[in-house]
Amino acid sequence: MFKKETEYALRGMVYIQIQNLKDRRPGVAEIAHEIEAPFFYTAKIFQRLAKQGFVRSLKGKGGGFFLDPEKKDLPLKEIIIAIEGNELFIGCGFGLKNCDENNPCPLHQQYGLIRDEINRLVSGETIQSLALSSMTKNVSLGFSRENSEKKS
Amino acid sequence: MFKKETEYALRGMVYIQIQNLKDRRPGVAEIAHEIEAPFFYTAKIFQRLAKQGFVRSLKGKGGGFFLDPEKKDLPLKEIIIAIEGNELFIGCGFGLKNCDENNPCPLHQQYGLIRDEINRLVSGETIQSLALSSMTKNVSLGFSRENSEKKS
DNA sequence: TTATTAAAAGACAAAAAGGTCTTTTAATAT
DNA sequence: ATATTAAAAGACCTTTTTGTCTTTTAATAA
Repeated sequence: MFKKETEYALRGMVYIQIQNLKDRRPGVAEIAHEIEAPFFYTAKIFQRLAKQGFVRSLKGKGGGFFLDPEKKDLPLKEIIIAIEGNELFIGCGFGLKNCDENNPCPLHQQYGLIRDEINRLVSGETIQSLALSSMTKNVSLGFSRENSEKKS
Repeated sequence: MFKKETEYALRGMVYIQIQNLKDRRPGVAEIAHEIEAPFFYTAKIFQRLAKQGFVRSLKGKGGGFFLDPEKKDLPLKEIIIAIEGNELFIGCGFGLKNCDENNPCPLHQQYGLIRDEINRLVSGETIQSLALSSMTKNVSLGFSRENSEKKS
């Protein structure tokens, strides 16, 4: 469904926000390890997210990433669009440029329902909402709980 | 959502079946033109589909593609899986390997609903069902109706 | 049987996605 | 000040996806 980059970005941002809520600022090494993503690739992705203003960072000792308080309640959709564009949210299931009510592809109606559901989900959830529900629900962002317990 | 290759394959197969229902066997040139896909790429894709048995073909004069009568009622899902695997149908929204009820990602429940909808759609429709509904509904597989009318 | 038509086969290439690594910059602690 | 820490910048590489093209094979029509 999403690109790997999007998956890593969302997992990482939720992890950052969970840690921020515990007054911690994780660095790339910690984030990459926790979400099971390649270190250098994670670094690059969060560098981009920082440049776009979705996350903030501090260099040097005690540095790391944290969410701009203004950005933590943005719908996931905003982040996803910034990374991979909005094709998933507006596009045709058959990949047609001019697919609409007047000129539908064979899947138009039914695919529309799915697209609506996707839009509803990513518009209704935010990094903050996922971080909060994750903290009460013991949720996984990388290793399975069994694995992360073994590794910790 | 789907890869370009999948989109071209589905559009092309629906077009082929519509033509088959009119006792025609379109060739690559016609298919590629009608679904607005690159000629050589379309050729390669249908070559693969023929090798996998999803379509059949005849060489030489009067040749072209047609659907194996046994295959025209296969769910779209089978074709999609043959082209791009089943990650979309079984995978986690956050891209986790071990995401399940016992070890959910933060989006597990809600993404599950979307994945179920996708599965329902591609399991319930077939090339034949789309071809039949397309013929009564004046549906588009490439150019918008305006464009294809201009071009014809 | 020869010319023509059209798919099959497969080499090649461009672009996008995914990933790695080194060097530079900035912050902090000593 | 300087040593240390950690992100920023950016070069580089690999794989996958998308797309192009030439040559070969097979079918049909004349």
